[in-house]
Amino acid sequence: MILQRNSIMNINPSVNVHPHSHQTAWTAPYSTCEGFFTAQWHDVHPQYWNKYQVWEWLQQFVDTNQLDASCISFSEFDITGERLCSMTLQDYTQAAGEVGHILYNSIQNLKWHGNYGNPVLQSLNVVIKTEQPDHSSVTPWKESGYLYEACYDDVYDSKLYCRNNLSVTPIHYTTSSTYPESEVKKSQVYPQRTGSKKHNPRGTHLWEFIRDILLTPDKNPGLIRWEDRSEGVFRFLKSEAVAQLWGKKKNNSSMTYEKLSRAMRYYYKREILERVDGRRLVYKFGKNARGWRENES
DNA sequence: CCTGGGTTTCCTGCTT
DNA sequence: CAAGCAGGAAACCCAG
Repeated sequence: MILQRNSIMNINPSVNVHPHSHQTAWTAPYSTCEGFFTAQWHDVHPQYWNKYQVWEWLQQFVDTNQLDASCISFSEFDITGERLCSMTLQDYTQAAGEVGHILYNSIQNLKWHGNYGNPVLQSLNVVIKTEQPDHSSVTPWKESGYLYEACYDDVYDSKLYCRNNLSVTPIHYTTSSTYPESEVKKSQVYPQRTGSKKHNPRGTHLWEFIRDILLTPDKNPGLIRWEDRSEGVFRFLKSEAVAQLWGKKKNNSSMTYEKLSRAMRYYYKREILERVDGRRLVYKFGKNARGWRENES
């Protein structure tokens, strides 16, 4: 059983690593989504990233550091890796404000010290850790009720960076919710933790993955669409394509919408999603989902 | 090694 | 009939 699973899930590295290879099983059915099914950004030198890999890297950066998606204008990074590598620090700060120089250092680190083919996303954090000024005088966000955090150590400074400049609105959970309770515990543990262990190494959670597709329309080739933006209602247009994209992210080629939707249904109980009765492929963000509102920052 | 969170996989039954 | 939806149950994976 395990062997079978592994044999299915492991994608041949020789297919993925080559920067110009698009001969994966993902390419053919969704040719309109060029770049969506190629090697992941951390497998390839940034110089050879396509636009999607640049987007992946950015998304990973935002997710890993739990930044608000509005911190960075994704449209400013609708570029290839070649262009990304040639951008100056000024270009980065122009495109991403205060976060720009962290991104710049991250990409410099990847350019010169990247470990391609290794899924460990160290460069995202190492640079941040070494490049930050002293924030000892700054009030930590955790004390202001900002509870939903998946990464608490290395990237702490970058979060401060973003939030100090964007005045993020904290979210407040009810005591009945089990999900935030665990996050509270993590927050309380944070001051004791100084190590470099990463939380959520598999990347974003499913709902965040969905949210980020919705938030980057220029990278969303008709996969999911807002039905009611202000209410957080959205609909899957290409359910199987989204499932495959999710599977791609999790290195699981057997992902289907049926399985993805089961995971989505688990979110109802945690109030990350709310049921939308009678409408197929339609979901609604719940009160424990954050980062999807237009003016949430 | 153990545990818990977050899925992933499979399944049965129901609905559109 | 096909495609989705609802959840239960169990397995899996991984960080702590």
